[in-house]
Amino acid sequence: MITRQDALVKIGRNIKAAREAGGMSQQDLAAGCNFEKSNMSRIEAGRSNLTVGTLLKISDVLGIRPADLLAGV
Amino acid sequence: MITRQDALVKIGRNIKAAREAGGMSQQDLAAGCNFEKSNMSRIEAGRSNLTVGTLLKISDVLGIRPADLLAGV
DNA sequence: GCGTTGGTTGTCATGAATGATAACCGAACT
DNA sequence: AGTTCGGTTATCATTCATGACAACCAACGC
Repeated sequence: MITRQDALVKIGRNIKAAREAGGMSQQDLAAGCNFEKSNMSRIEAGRSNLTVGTLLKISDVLGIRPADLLAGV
Repeated sequence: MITRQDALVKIGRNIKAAREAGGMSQQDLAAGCNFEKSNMSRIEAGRSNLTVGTLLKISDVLGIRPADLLAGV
């Protein structure tokens, strides 16, 4: 059974992949979500147990479905 | 664009549907997640902006993928 | 040299999720 | 009458995500 840590790291990787596919920087993505790039860095590193609300903001700016960020989890 | 509220309500409905499909009570599901039925009631009602960690606990006990709980969101 | 860009890390305050307890409701059943 | 069951709601304390600020690093261009 997958641990929470591993799941958060995978989600972070999914975010990073989608972000780079869109040619955005962490700065850009964070700004679109209305928070700082420092927090986005932590999220992508899997060091933040983010809420569904935050997940929605991110998927919204990335233009993908929230469920896509949970791919492989 | 879907609001956070609507998304949380949908997730709550997804949890409820999967729970009832498995013949569990809120009590059962909550106990499997190591918290109280009162909290599960709030989650299913969409009145809690739950974290990914909590989402994982629930999907684990339900025996489904976390992404399934975000269906339609 | 200097400045900029993309990203990381540390720290902080505030708000909110979590976890627990209790009271309550309706329905079913004895 | 009581009591058990599934669920809701209110309230509380503790923990933690969020959001913001600053400092830092490497790589790049001027």
